[in-house]
Amino acid sequence: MVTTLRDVADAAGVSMATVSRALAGSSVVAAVTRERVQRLAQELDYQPNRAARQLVTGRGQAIGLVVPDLQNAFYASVATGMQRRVRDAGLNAMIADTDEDPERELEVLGQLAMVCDGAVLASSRTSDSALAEVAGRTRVVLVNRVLEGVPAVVGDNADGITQALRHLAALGHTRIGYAGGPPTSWSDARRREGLRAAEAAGIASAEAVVDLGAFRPGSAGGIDAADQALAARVTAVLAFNDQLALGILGRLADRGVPVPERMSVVGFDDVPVARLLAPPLTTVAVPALEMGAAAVDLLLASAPETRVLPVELQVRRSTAEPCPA
Amino acid sequence: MVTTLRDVADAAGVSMATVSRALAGSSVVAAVTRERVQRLAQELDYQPNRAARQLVTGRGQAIGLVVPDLQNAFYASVATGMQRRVRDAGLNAMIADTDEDPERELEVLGQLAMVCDGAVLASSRTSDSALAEVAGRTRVVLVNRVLEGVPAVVGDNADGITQALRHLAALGHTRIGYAGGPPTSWSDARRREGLRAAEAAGIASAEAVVDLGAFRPGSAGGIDAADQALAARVTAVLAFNDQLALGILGRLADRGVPVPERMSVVGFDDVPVARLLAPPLTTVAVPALEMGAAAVDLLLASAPETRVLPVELQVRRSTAEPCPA
DNA sequence: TGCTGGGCCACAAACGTTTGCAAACAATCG
DNA sequence: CGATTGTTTGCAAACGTTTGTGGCCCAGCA
Repeated sequence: MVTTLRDVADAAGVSMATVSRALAGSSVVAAVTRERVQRLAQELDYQPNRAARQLVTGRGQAIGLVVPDLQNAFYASVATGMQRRVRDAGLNAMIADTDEDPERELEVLGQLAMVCDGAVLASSRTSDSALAEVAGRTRVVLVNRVLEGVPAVVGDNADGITQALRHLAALGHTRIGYAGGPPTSWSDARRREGLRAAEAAGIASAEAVVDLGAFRPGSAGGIDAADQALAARVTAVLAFNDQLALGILGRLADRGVPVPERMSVVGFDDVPVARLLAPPLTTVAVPALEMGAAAVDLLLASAPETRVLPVELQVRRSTAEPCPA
Repeated sequence: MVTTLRDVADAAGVSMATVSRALAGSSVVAAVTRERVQRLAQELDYQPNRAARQLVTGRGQAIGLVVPDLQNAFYASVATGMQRRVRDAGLNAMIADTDEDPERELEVLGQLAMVCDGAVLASSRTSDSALAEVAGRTRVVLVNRVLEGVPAVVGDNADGITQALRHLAALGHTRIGYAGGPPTSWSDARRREGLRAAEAAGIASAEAVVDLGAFRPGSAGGIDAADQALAARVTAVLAFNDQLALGILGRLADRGVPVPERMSVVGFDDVPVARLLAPPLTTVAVPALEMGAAAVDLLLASAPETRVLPVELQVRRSTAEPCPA
């Protein structure tokens, strides 16, 4: 059987209370006893039963992560960053995937909440009200979304858009398509705002950016997006995220449209494969690993702060001057 | 506060024992009582405390997954497949990433084991003996590795290699490089065996395949692999996995080597991006989602079976006849 | 009426911790 | 030497469930 606190206590000839305190490093127990107990615990390979501990303390020694789709490398990175930090804190990470289904979001969050001390919710798609409600019940930090009173870590969406637009404008593009993400995506809304702000600031000439619509997440949406871009006769397309950009690139290649000669493409996120594509994708780098780690920090510190991380355009070879034709 | 079993019991005017049994659907409690209790539990929004339940039953209502690297889309897919099945079973999934560190593997597994009813271990890198030891202590199913007495689900590595080699040979390649994965990888060992078996079976002419070496996981290893392939003057390279193939493709593009004209590349796994690359990658499709799901099935059924899933070469455009030059 | 037996339910123990409180002991001081 | 303080330890309750065991009640039968 597995060794329990009682076993260690018996072996050490002290009470379970003393063992508990000794292992917690409490200074109230004599140093000599503490060390003896710790050594014994080591020898017996004692592992505290987390269920029992959680039952009495209420803390679960684990924190959860909810992402819409692990297949999206961006979320995989957030997960990795989060998980590293969680491990460093001596806790466990529970990762759940909602399959892009907003319904499931609250459901899995509820499941996790019972086992976890807190959860980080990435790219939440549920309504503000529902979100506020669960945030009131369980400790939550948001990634890629802000909501009054809930800690969050986000990338600087507007700045990313500005950088991308400035780059495209500098190349001479005057008709730029924006391929949007899910309508309920907070990030998408922010990026659209950034688009309008950039236009207003004169970064791109007025009327320069055309809305290509909202596309399904996953690279499949890229097929539609690419077709829309072609139909709209834009010379550049700015994609909601890299996954979509990937799909666009693929579709463009299928239709024989050379990138960047006849169409410039810029993504958002800078997932690891972006630089391995042909052509390597120009994209706005979002520090996904840092975001995951920062979210954990906020959760552990219970700081109701919203931290915005800088993003930076990576100019690669999927963008060029528009073809004069 | 959160409603507990006692609250429901008080509300229903019965004992906690009856409530517990009623909610479990036990036929020993009268139908009318059972329904009343269930209705009341619903109204009070009763959620059983999993920690308490686990403490007494020993079962944790969760199953774990250990992967070397979530950033590798293959593992992300395994995770997704696993997670879906776990959710369908009404359980939670805990996913842990070892960062490719074999040391951490047992460590995180130990952590998970305390909270989970079982774990699926993907691409385990630890020694047979250590693995057998933990398998004896906690319920484990392996993915991409087989070990006597431990249930497992694997892809048909040898067949995949055979298909790839046959394809390359049919195209006329007579000098094919194999870019290997981590030396402790069970899959890599199996694929190398497949290579030798295929040679022996005369699928590729003898001496046709040259060992390019073992490369670091992650696409960074692809740089070395591509350089080795070029140095070895092979006309085609078969990569341990798609991640490596991606890196190879990237490096080849950087060095101005056209694919597939001067170098054919074939991967293994068929990660989602493979078909979006330029050129789309010829690769051996491994049913990662199914593998994740199957692993959960095996775990839940506690069937000591080892299930081998078929793989299938996807011929795309990264392979062609060797350049006559 | 008295017994038996089945149907339904309650009692209470157990799971492995943490932690408030009190006890034991030693040391210091008056 | 007694009282007081301070240090170290043990006792026991509590966390919220599940489940074995036993009790109660009522129906049916002799």
